[in-house]
Amino acid sequence: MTSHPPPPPRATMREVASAAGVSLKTVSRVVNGEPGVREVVRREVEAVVEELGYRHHRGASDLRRSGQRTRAIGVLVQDIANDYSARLLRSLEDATRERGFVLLAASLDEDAARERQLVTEMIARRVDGLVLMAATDRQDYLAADVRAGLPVVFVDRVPHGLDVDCVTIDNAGGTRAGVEHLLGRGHRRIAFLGDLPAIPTARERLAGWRQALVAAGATPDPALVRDGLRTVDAARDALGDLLRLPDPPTAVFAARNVLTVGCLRAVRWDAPAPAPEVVGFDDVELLDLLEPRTTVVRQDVEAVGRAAADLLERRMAAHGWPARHVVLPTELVVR
Amino acid sequence: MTSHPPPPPRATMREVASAAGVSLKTVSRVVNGEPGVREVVRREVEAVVEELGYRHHRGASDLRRSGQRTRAIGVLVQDIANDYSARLLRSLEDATRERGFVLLAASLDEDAARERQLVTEMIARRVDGLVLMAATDRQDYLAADVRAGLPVVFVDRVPHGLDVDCVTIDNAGGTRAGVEHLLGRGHRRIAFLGDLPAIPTARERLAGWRQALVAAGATPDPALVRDGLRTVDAARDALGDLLRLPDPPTAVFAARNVLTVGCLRAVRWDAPAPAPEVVGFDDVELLDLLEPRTTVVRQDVEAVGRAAADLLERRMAAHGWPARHVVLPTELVVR
DNA sequence: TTGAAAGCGTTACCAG
DNA sequence: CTGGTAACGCTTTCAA
Repeated sequence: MTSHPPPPPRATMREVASAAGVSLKTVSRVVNGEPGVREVVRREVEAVVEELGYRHHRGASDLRRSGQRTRAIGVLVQDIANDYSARLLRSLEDATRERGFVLLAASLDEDAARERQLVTEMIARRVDGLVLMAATDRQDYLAADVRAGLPVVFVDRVPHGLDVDCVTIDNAGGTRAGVEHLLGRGHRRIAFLGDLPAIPTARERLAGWRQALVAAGATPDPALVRDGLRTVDAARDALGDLLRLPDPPTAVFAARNVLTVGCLRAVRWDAPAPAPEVVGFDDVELLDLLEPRTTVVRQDVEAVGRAAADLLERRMAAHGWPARHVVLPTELVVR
Repeated sequence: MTSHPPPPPRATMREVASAAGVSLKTVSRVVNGEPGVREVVRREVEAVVEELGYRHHRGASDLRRSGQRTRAIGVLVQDIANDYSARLLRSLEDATRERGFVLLAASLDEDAARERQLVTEMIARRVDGLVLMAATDRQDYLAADVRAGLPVVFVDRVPHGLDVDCVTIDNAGGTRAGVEHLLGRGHRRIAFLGDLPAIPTARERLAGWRQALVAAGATPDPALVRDGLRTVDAARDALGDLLRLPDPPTAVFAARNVLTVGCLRAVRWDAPAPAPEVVGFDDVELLDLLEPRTTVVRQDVEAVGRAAADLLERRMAAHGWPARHVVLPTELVVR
């Protein structure tokens, strides 16, 4: 393989200017659609732009422009490939597209070090705003940047040690509704499968499970709680274990989409005759077609994205107002 | 709501320099971890950096640095929220993360105008490379930029009017395998549900359906082909229609994940007693738990992403070698 | 309507 | 080891 010589560098405004026989500033005017250029000149410049393949350089433009807006938003989610994160990303895209924003997206995988590294990266790139599904316990490391005017919105999880806007859902309430549904169907031994206890959302859902049981006069049995579950297989194994207990649960609450799928796999492949009833947090594609029917606590992901975009844009427009915490309701979808 | 005064602008290297009593260049050295700075001075500068909340400005740095690398990759997919696009994005992220790349992601929604607008946007931001799931018929509009050295890799679809690298899968072959599976089970009237015929991938899958039928001595009936289907509901309606034909199909090949879901909904809710058998292109979560079992043609999305990242990085490293077309195999998952 | 010069925040180059 | 000066590609400012 012969390594060819590198292609010539891109044409700059200066080159377009000299080729068109006008000044740099005139090219800038044409390229930016500013007034004050005769039609003949404009045409000529446009022709040279085309001929030389000139492309506007946003980086240089942003640098010089006052205000220093990059029209880029950093979005750090748990895992881009996960349905929840992907839909959130999409709704943020839709909500910001018209104003010309571009999304810098990355996955954190619940890794605190990775969060700090990527936040630094985003700030170095001077994003106009940051949407964060935090993987860290505390986010005081961001305080100076927030004070310096960086618009930050937390999604899915509340901030700790940091006073910024956030959009969450009613995790405890949603979970209570799900567990109450099971209680109403006569279950008393209801297991709970959860994500890492370090995640506030996971803790809130566990609390909801406990609250519902206590309110119903049932005893939350610690032996029926399995947390720290990250994957479909981990959930499947955990439920399998629970079903082998001497006094196994008759129902399970799965606190996340991935865990619900794991439970259903366990029920299908590993469960003894009277399969436990499953209720999950977050709806999953095709779940409504599956037998036995699985009730879920559904959240409006698109609404979360819209609210986050809205808060972000308000922050970008005006700085200094108190942090707002938006909590969106959940909906029990009984099947 | 009182609009507070804007926060003071971020500290620059110059300010750090004067506060630390050193030159601009020394701060630059410290910030970039370059050698040639006494330990005492380095410590002092680092302290001032911390105190003033200085943050490196990549935009300015990239502008001045030779090579003009932004370490950003533009990824334009069909729909970030779709499982296929989301997983592709994630595998590109994993494959490029170590080298410090960041992903600029956007959805095209099969909209040609949107593709051209976003490509312009990405070039203006001087991405180091572009991954494109094209929505346009032809991409000659990119020729000048490719000649100018922009690394571009097409994924899922081959380029037209443009000689660039691409990663696709064996769409016709995969579809043939799926249809042959149905033929082997005794079906002769096999319907085809496809996406927009403007999408090369969709056309190749349709061709595969035809090839398999012809090879088996069956007649591809145009009345059993429904294309231009974009959504779950469109697929559901289309299959519903087909089943109301005087001589309805006994099986369906659904050429995309979304369409498979639509077919399964139709089968579950709208189909008469002997439900048609469904085979789909692309696997879907939970599909393996659904009754009746649905066979699928599976592709390795992660491998597509890895191959695309690999081609992109080769292009970035050395320019001028002939375009390479990688075609990955599919796998029939019989259920 | 047009253009020359300065400067955005940084790094390259070369002198001390 | 350290620092001045120029320059990256562009927009702003102001003068012509």
